[in-house]
Amino acid sequence: MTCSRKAAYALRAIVILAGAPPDRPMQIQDMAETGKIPLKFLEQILLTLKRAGLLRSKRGVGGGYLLEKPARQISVGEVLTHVDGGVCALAEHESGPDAAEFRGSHGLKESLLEIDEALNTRLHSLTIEEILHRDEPDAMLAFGI
Amino acid sequence: MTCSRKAAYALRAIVILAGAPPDRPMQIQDMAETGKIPLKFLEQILLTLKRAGLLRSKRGVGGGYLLEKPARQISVGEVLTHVDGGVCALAEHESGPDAAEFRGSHGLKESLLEIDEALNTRLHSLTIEEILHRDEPDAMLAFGI
DNA sequence: GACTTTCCCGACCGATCTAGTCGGGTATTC
DNA sequence: GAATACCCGACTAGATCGGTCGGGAAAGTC
Repeated sequence: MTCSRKAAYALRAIVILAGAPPDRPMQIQDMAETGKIPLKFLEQILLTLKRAGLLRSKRGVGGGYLLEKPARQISVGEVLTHVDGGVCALAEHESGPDAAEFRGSHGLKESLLEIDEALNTRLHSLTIEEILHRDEPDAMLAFGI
Repeated sequence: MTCSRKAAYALRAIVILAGAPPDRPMQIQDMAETGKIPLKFLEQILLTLKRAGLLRSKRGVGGGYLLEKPARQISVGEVLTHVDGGVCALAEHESGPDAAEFRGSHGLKESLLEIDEALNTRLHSLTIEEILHRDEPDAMLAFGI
C-alpha cells in the first residue's frame, strides 16, 4: 500500500516542469538534478509520460521536455495511473474468481470499494497547478486567483 | 498501490470470525474454506493477528480462534497495519534523505500528506461491526440499532 | 555533410517482496 | 496416550522494484 518510487519521481518531474519557464524545453539532466532522480531511470519515466500524452519532447540542441497540457489539466491521479498502471485498489481481491461469499463479504467489498472511489476522486481532482500554487500563495494573489 | 492478498485475507478472516457465533472458537480449516484462503497461509496470518492482540486462540480438541475484542473495536486500518506493516503512504518518498527541494516540492509533499491522512482516518474509523451490519440491514433493526 | 546534442529504446540485473508450501513441534482434551 | 488443533521456523518459485548499460535516431550547428 505504498506509492512506488517511480510514481514519486514522475510526480516530481511533472511538478518541476510545471514550475519551469514554459517557453523553452527543460533537459532530462536538469530535471534529474533538481529532482534528485537517477538520470537513466528518469528517462524511462518521461518516455512513458510522453506516450501517455502528458509531455512533449524536442530533440537535438536546445531540446528537452515540455508539458503537453497546461498544469491545470493534469491531475496527480492521471500521472499515477500512467506510471504505475492504476492508482489504488483496496477492493480488488474481493471481486473476480478470488472472491469468496460469506456473512459480511458484501459489506466488506462495498466498504472497500467506497474508499477506493473516494481516494480516486480525490487524486483525480488534485491538479498540478493546485500543488504549485500551494507552494507560493503570493503567486495566487499576483495572478488575481 | 494495491492491497496485498495477505491483507485481503486477514480482513476476510476477521469478518468471518466476527460473523460467526461468538460462544465457541472457529477452526482455521473452516475459516480457510469459507474465505477461500490457503490453509497454511491463513495460519500465518492468524498468528500475526493474534500477536497483535486482535485474536485469541484455544488449542486442542474443540479449539480454534475467537475475536479478542468486540468487532466494534476493530478497524480495517488496524488489521491492515498489523498485517502489512503500515497502511498507505503516498508521501513517504517526499521526506527523509530521498526528498528534493524545488519549486512546488512543498506543495507536493503537503498535498500527498493530506490525502494520506484522510485515507488513514477513514480506514481507522471503519469498523468490522459496521461492515457486518452493512451486509444485513435487517439485523440492525432486530437489534434496535 | 560531419559533428554535437539530446531524446529514444530495448536488454539486462541484483535485491527484495509476494504468496505461498512443508514439516514438524506443542498444548489441550477426551 | 491418542487425537485434535494451534504454533512456528525454514524454504522457495516467481514477480516486482529500482535501477544500469549501451547504443540508435532525430535535430540542430558549423
